[in-house]
Amino acid sequence: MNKPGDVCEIRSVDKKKVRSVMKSMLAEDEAASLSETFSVLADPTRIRIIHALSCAELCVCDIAGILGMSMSAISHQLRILRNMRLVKFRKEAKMVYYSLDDDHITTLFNEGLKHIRE
Amino acid sequence: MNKPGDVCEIRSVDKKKVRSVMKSMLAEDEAASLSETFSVLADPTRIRIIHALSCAELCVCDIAGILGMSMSAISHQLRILRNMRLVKFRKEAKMVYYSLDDDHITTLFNEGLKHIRE
DNA sequence: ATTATAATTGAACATATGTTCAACTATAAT
DNA sequence: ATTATAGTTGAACATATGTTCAATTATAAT
Repeated sequence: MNKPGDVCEIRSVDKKKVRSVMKSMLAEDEAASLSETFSVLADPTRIRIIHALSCAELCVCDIAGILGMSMSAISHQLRILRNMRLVKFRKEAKMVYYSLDDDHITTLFNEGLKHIRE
Repeated sequence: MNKPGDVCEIRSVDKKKVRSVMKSMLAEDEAASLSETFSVLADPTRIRIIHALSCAELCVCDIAGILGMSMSAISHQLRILRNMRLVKFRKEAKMVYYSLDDDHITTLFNEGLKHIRE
């Protein structure tokens, strides 16, 4: 936390402004869950998995093939996406087929894509 | 990369599907810059800084006060936001005033907020 | 000139994160 | 029953990331 000399003394040139900002400030837990949401999209492998699944339902093996990565690495990432409820899956024989399960994230994804493409 | 035993042999139950996904697949560098964009928003401190700046232009000292963190920690994060062109600043006497400088990120931010609030 | 203060910076440190490796489970085929 | 294979998992490892601490810069006041 702060030590005395660490914080400027002039503090809030415009106290009214600072007070108003503090009043409408995001709650700690809201900031945490918001950043957590963005964290899911903050990895290139997960981005590529999500993009692949936005094209088609796929088994782990095929995702690994498409991305040129090991099945283990993909499976670990799918677990994260599963925990965050971004993907759903169905089992068929030995295979597990994954597909997207969250429209909001897809919206965020496309919004981000728009951002970097212009 | 892959080792022989690491990749399933059945590979692409539906080869046509796999081929079509691979064709429309995100380029590596696009996936990288997309995940990098989301990475900026993947930290609670930066989220709170951005939110504070969406309310008002603020000096480093006041941001630190509002978030209850050291000026050094805030300054380090502001450097990241500066490098990603998300914030701009102006100097006035000893103070440096920061404000938001990227509408796209604000859109992403609000889209994310909408997502966690419902 | 000296002192005080807002802000930045680099190094150190602890923690988080992603991939690999090896072991394991579950299903299917022989 | 045995063997093969799709998928999962935990441990190990390397790398990335965020905060602290101490030192430094730049501006203002005395």
